[in-house]
Amino acid sequence: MDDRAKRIVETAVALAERDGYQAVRLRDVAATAQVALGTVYKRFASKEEILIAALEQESEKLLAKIGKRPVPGQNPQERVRFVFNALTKGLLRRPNLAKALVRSLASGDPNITERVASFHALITALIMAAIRGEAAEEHAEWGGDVDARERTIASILQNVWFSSFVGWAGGLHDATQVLSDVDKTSELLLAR
Amino acid sequence: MDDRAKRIVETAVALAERDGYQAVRLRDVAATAQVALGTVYKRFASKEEILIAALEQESEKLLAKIGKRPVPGQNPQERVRFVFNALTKGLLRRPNLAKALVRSLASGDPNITERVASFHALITALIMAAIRGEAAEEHAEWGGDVDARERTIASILQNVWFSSFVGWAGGLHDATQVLSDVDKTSELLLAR
DNA sequence: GGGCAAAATAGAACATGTTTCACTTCTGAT
DNA sequence: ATCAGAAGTGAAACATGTTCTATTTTGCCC
Repeated sequence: MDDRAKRIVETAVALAERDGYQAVRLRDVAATAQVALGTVYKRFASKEEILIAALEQESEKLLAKIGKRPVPGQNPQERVRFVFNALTKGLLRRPNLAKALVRSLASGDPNITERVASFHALITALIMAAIRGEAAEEHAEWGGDVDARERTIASILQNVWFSSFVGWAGGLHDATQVLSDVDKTSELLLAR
Repeated sequence: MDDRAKRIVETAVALAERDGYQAVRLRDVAATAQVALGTVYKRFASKEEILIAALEQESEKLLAKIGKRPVPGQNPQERVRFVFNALTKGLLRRPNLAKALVRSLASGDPNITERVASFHALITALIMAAIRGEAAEEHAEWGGDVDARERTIASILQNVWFSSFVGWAGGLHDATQVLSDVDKTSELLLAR
């Protein structure tokens, strides 16, 4: 990503953080990033793509923060709770940005499918690392040969988290509910 | 819903069915429904609200179709599979409409929160009825006193289904994956 | 330094959701 | 039957995502 692209994404993040999805007006983004509107569209095919790029950037920060060392906790449940807690609290620190990113994730835009998939893969890797008590960064590297049951459980947990997070973003419930949904799920799936 | 409102929703459904969310152009909706654009906005605050009204209408049809008699199946797993199968196949019959509705459901628009919540409540009621082997219509009536564990399981199943369905709508995977995700989940949660 | 292709720019133009307005039609109470 | 207000209408206006164009700037080769 070149310099202009970085400025565009950073500006979009700043605007989303302050006032949410609808405040990411591309004319404003361009002006604030000191770039012409045409340049924005040279780098990104749409507003959604800018926000997905922002999501990737934030994901990298997340992985850098909690992916380096083994997930702390005495057992899978505790470790899973730790990961979802970090993820959710991290997003909640900037709720407007989080809602904007969720909206892009759930938009169904076919042009961003691959990047949505890699976000999902990242979260799955984090959860599997948590279940096993390993560091996620290593984990992200093996492609193959992982326990099918663990993968299924990780995928369920991710789906529950995502769906509940979408519910939070839509005002259906508060953030504690998101964590409690995931907790109850891992209680049922991981209890020894 | 008065006559004009019905025509508007029906038109929106027809357009979404044919060519998806973006084809639901409100000028076209108004023209096709033989109504002025101002009338559309008198009934519905936004495009999202029209689509959510369509979702409600479709939900009612669903409840009418599978809610009257006890869910068939020998055990909770089979019955849950039956309900999700009916729901998913029903939606897949008109994939463009389904994607458009999902998009509205996941849009996070605060003005439709309550209707999104009642859709979720409906699905939860269907699943709980399936777990217990009852007819959903009766079930939808008791407000209180339901088994907490069953409610938790129903909520997990719904979250998994919704999230996976969003994944399908975004092109992440095909529809069989949606059913398989739900199946695996109910296998883990409901196996005797 | 001069010339050239690629990139960037400013700004217009277009599409569509949303709002507003001035006017007409309908409806229900009297 | 009349009339006041509600509802509907057609059209314009506005906001913002997206596209297009003509011009300028930049980076680079000779």
